[in-house]
Amino acid sequence: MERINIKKLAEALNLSKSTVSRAFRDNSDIKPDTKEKILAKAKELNYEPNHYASNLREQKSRTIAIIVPELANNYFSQAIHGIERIARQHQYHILIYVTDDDYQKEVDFIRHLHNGRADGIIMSASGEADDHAYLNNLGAKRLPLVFFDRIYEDIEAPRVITNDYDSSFKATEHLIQQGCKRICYLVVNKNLSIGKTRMRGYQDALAKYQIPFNEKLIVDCSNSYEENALIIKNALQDLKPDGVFASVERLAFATYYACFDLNLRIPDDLKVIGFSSLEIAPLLNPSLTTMTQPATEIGAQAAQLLFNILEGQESVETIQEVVLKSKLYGRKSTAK
Amino acid sequence: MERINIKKLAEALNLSKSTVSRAFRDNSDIKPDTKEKILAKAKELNYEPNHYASNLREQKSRTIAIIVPELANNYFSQAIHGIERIARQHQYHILIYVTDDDYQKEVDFIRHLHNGRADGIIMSASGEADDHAYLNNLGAKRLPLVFFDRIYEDIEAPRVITNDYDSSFKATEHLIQQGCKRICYLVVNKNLSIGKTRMRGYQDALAKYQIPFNEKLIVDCSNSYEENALIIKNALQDLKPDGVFASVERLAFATYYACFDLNLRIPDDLKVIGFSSLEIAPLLNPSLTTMTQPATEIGAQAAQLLFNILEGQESVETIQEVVLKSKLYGRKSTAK
DNA sequence: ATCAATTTCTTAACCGCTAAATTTAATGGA
DNA sequence: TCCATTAAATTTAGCGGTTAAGAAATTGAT
Repeated sequence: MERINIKKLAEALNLSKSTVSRAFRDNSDIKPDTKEKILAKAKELNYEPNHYASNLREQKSRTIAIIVPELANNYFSQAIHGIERIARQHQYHILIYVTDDDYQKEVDFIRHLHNGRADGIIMSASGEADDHAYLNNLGAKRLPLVFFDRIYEDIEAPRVITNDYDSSFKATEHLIQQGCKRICYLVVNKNLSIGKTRMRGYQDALAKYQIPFNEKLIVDCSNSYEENALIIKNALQDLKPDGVFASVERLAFATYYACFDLNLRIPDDLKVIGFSSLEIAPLLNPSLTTMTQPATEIGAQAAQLLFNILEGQESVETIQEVVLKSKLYGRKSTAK
Repeated sequence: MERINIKKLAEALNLSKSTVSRAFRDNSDIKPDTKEKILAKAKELNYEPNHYASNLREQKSRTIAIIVPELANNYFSQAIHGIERIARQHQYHILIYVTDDDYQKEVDFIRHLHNGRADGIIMSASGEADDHAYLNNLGAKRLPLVFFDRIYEDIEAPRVITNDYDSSFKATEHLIQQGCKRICYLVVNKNLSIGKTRMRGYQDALAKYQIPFNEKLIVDCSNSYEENALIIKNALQDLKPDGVFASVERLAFATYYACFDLNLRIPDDLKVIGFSSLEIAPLLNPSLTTMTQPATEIGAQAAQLLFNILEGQESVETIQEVVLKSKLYGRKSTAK
């Protein structure tokens, strides 16, 4: 069976292509009568306008791209879920790109996306905090871009983040109030802006309570499960902390595993708090105290900002920053 | 700044469009010398061939669509991760569609996708087990489709599943061997093929141990957290089971919550096992015995099957069924 | 130097759809 | 009935690429 297209449909109806085209769009130059006939016949023949053809013609794709460092991850899958919801409302499609925390992949993806495939990009960055000339080099051609969670400070683009500084401050303060004096800060990459911001919160909270800052207690982890297990085990043994603040969810899990191995009791020997958006934190052993990020909402907001630009309600010049608050849920892992 | 296109690039180089086009494809009709010059200039001017134009011309999109019932879910995000890995190797892009378990949305998505936007579909079905004429109605035009996890028996398409029957049988047997006599089977939708298959395994295992099957112990749950909490609490109180077999991950979590509320001790008062792909099952309180599905691998395999078709290595006629085994991990939630 | 063979490039048609410009048909007032 | 208006349809020219067919340039054997 041959593929149906507008020409064939037009012939079947004894009409011209453009009349048929009008039936599928909000165009007044068509008799309601004929419009109905066309739509009926289209359904019968299973016709749908070819998106590539019309997008080529209209110069837009009704598609947004999402770039994330990883996918099999609570936070990002919830955020994507939020984006998806909003995109669906606007009848947009979403493309997913995963960088595996590889900056070069991110650069390639973005470069590639500037070929018409997408109208805009929502991204949580993979690169480190400094020089991202590649983005600005795209100049006026640059697609509308919205950051969420992991941002580049040097790029002018709307962004949706959590109150990372305050949250870290409070998380650290919480550990202190629960009696901790030697608090490890676990971070995946010290140079990511988000790691930096969160670390400042940690440091300032220590300062407030006159706890001297100890560089050694900053533990730089990796992206590999196995490596992290080792790194954290070593840290717990060598540094003998009485509290751990995990700047990302999976480092909290790794800490739990390490404690099992080392026979450390949480919260008696070690108290643990972590940024997280895990819904089953209360089910952990012991239940995990979390600084919970509104992941779905963050995604939804990011999408909203992008659509504000795409649908022209917002000047691209206005760089918005939306801050959604994380919330502390005290549970057993930090009990006194 | 104007958008660059092939024509402008050609003019800048004093060449024709077609020569420039050749530089970007594996075409011998071009002098290596000129090809280099063209690519250099292209990089300088930030030119990339417009995908919509070339896809329109070539009648393929190098894009696959993934349709899943939900996104913020361990299993599906891992599966998508697996698909993404393979798709990237083949230089394909992926579109994501979420049905929220709404069959009508699935129908709409699939219908819409038959307009050139995607070359193939990987889907975990949202509909129930019987009549899916809509798919066959697309006739020869139907895009290559591969199912994973939740399939439609009546649709001829390659599929990647786990050994659901055996796994359920073994999971149930495990509970029996650990001393359970009244085992609840929790299912989200009795009519989904996957729910049915898993239930047969449950029933047959009971039969093997001469435990009479009791219809009441089949507890049909919903998709809402709140409703499930209630349904399961009621079931635990009314039916007084000594074991629970959750056919999907989140029902195991719901059971944990219900037990907290009812002050039931796992595993002493109630043993729990669940299908799951949760990596932190050992961290739960108590650690959860799981029938673990190789979610990432399932996704990767599904993608592989699709590419076999798309890249013509496989006759579309050969309907393959790939079965990847789930594995039982005994943990404290089913300890004697 | 000549000409056939080969290499390299250009011309032109087309992919399927949209919209401006234009033609044809319908409507209504004098 | 005639003509000006308005409504509804068609013609045509792209959108930005690809490629078959043909033209021009290069190569090499005699």
